[in-house]
Amino acid sequence: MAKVLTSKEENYSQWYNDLVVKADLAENSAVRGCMVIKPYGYAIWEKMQQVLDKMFKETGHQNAYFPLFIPKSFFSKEASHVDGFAKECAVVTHYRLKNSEDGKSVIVDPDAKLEEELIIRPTSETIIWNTYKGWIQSYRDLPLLINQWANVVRWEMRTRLFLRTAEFLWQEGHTAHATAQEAQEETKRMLEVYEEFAQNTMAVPVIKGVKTENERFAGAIETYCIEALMQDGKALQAGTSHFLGQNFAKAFDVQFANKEGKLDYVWATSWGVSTRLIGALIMAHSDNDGLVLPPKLAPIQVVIVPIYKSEEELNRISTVANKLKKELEKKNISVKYDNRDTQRPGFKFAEYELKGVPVRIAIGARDLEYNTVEVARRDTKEKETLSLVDLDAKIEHLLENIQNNIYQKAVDFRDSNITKVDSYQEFKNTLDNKPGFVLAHWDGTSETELKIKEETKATIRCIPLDNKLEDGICIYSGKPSKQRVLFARAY
RNA sequence: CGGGGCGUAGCGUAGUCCGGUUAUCGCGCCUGGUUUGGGACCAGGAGGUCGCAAGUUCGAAUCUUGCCGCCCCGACCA
Repeated sequence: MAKVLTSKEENYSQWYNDLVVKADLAENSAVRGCMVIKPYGYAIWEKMQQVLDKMFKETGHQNAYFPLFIPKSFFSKEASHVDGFAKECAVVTHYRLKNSEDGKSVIVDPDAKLEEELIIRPTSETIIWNTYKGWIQSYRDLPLLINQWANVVRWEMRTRLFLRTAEFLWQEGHTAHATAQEAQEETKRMLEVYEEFAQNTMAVPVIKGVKTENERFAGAIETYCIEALMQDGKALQAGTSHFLGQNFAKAFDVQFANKEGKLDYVWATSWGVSTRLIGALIMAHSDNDGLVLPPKLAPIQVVIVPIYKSEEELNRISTVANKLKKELEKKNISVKYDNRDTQRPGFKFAEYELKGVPVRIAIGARDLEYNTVEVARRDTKEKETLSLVDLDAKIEHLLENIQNNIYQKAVDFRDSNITKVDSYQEFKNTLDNKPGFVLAHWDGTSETELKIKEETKATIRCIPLDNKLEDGICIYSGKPSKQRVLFARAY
């Protein structure tokens, strides 16, 4: 078989880059750091959106849309928020172009300078809280549960398709509540939505946790996250949910009259996941033959490939294939019948493996004779010949089976790559020899965390929420610790 | 943004050190035919501002300068 991808073992990051391009998910664009998401990659994002959007609606949220541009002055209102984003903001300074003197090029018209520069949103807290001020007067206006699907821009120095690009697509939820407790519950609720989505839909197991002060969102009181483990042993933050306290309400003066008629600042949350999830999806499941997609996110769940020697034979196969396609579609399974005459079967097999289609059905002359088809599953590469009788039900079951198998495989991988260590030496050895999550005692100080990061490049991914308390001593400082935290090198 | 490497057809490349007719090869593409149960084969064909700009020279893919872009390594990050 002709090799199209660099193997994971040879060069993991090259494998990833090759895969994204060869599977036709995305490519680099003419704009530095920005990607073009191609139809096949975008179809995966659309599926993610559909599932998430339904979950948001089910938890009481509504979609809305806020501007791409944010007046510069808004940023300075919340001090730690500016600090967090100032270094990576794109700024609009002018609103007009004109022809250059020699007529050969177009230049920015110096007479069209904006009085106040506009920042292209790196996130929307400021414009949204500025808006919420006008929407909230009374406890009767609360809670306010809004989500928006949007693009954001963070001027990244080093970019990688899906994992880190200057512009990316995401959703950001922004909610306002009457009490701290309610906002905290919202923060946790959405974290659970993300967890459920990652595990049930993406088949990616995640660990829920709280971020340390260093890793916290700029402007948040508390940042919760879901952390996933990639096949190379590096961690990837797959989603975050923030309890913002009254920080933004105070910065934008959003007060409400409570039941007692007293004015109080509202309590806020924000939460988001991005197209980075596609990167997580790729790195969690795929192999050296290409993408492995969980059926729930696969744009094409089943592909049917005819194998024929004459046009007459193709016609007979097509009759069977089209009938099967209809039956499967009745069960809400997305099917592609690839009857292109320009490609040979072997080529198509390889192509759909590269693109991660979960199930492939091949139908040839032999099958016509015996009323069978050859069914191949992408996750295990197993092939079997099945009767056409009740095939639609069997395929439906197979897709569920694949979804579960992919998830279980990822869980096993994750679980076997969490290592408990009790000394700094052991910690460093583990990072170098058995990459993955490392559970270790930490004294709770930023100072220790930063030292460890500096020396090992590992960061505290989170303090797991379901952590059991356990007395121990910090692997770095030797000071007492009440619980282990989750370390890893991360994307 | 600092250090290193690289830009030659849609993709991957040879040629660059040491300047010299018509820029190499493979994949892909087009046409015709034979094929079709794991990335087919034969024959013919099309496709190039050698990243951009300026300079040196009788002559530049090749030398010089500037710029742009990409990749890798660091600092920063979802």
